[in-house]
Amino acid sequence: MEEENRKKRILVPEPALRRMPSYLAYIKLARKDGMKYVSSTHIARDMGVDPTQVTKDLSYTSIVGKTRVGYEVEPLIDELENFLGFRIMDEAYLFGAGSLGMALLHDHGLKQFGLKVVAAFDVNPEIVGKNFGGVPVYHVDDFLQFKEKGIQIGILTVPVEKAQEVAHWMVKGGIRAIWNFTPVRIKVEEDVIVQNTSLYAPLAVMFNRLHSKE
Amino acid sequence: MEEENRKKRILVPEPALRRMPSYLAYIKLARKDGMKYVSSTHIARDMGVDPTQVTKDLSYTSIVGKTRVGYEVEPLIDELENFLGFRIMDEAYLFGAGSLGMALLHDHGLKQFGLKVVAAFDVNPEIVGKNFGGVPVYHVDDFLQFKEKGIQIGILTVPVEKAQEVAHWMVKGGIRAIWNFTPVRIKVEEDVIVQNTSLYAPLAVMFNRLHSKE
DNA sequence: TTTCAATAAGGAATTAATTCTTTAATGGCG
DNA sequence: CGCCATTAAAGAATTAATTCCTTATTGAAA
Repeated sequence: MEEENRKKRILVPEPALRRMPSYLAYIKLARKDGMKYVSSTHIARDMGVDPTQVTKDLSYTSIVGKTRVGYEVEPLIDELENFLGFRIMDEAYLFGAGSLGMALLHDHGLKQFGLKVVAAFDVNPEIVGKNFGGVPVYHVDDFLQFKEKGIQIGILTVPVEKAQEVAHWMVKGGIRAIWNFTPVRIKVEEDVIVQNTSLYAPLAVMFNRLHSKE
Repeated sequence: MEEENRKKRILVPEPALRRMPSYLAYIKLARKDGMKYVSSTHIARDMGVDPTQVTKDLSYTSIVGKTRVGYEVEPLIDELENFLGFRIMDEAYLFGAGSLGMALLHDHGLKQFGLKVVAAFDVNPEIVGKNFGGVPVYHVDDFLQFKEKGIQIGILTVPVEKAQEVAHWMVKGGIRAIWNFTPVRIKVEEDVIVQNTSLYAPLAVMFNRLHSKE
């Protein structure tokens, strides 16, 4: 019990979690090349990062490496995918089927990472009632009727001026985790998980680095 | 000269840069509501962040606030957009017109943030030679002929197993900044700017937070 | 069998980022 | 006119993240 509580409170650092999918991608490439073991040293050298960072990041999972050998590739992939939640398929609703939302609807990459969009909601009469990439689009006003389905994850891709309002209704309708693609920092109940992913934030960093070189 | 060098070396922290677009979004909404001034206190309260963090982040720009009043909305938007590089339109090439690449090709949001995709490169004979969203798709093998155009920014949306190789050719062809959407940490010359934006990394964080609540 | 080099892993030290504290300024109100 | 509340901004303290250091292990080579 004590132990559990501690685990709950001491979360895996977000930077570490964000790096793990890139390790996974690397290790899968190694598997393709027929490698049976990978060491943090090699991962780090090839990826241009610090080797102890790789070790530390992997130590948050239940993986144990072998001294002088490294990590066994197959179990490492299994454990990483399980740990990151890519193996269990979570279902999600998408809110706002504009250009970005539509792109996510058609992107089959999501399924490989454990997320399946089962329905979309929008207000545009031209798309409501239709199917896109096998996903039906309903009117936002009908969303609350879907509450019993028990879907926990919502993808927010509405225009900025609607973000806060829609987020509010998402939570009302039972959503417990919001993948927020708008640049708006939405305010929701404390126990709702919000993951902000502004597509354009990395652009700001890139421009700054590029321009500060002259 | 001394001064300039110091500015070059002491970079604006990446977390700060990544937050700025969200401030910009907030302030633009405030302008829509007819506000003439915004204070860090209000921004922070509405966005659920720390007020001194807002002040500190904004202090990296050349903006100065007024005591007891806050920041003037119009100049703040101007300065932020300039500072973040959203006002000057940079041109870019896109490498890999799969589902994600295609989505970026059709996304008109990019232009609002100062990035214009002027050509795409792929190997798929079904799309090479065609136009998508007004952007012509060429064969990757022809890319080196475009070197004289002087385009500095490349968007990398190829499959993981091609990422490193394509990145290498991008640099050969004059690309100085790579917006990398693959989970692969590509290795390039030190002076090439790489901005990693794996669409699925935030998913790992979201799943972890969601699952560690039970 | 012995030595050597490569490794994981834990903890210490360092560095980066965030939050807290203090100061000075100033518009609005009594 | 004088006080009060609100604010920006600079610097200090704290916290989080990364990198460095040490130890123990072990496969491979001598």
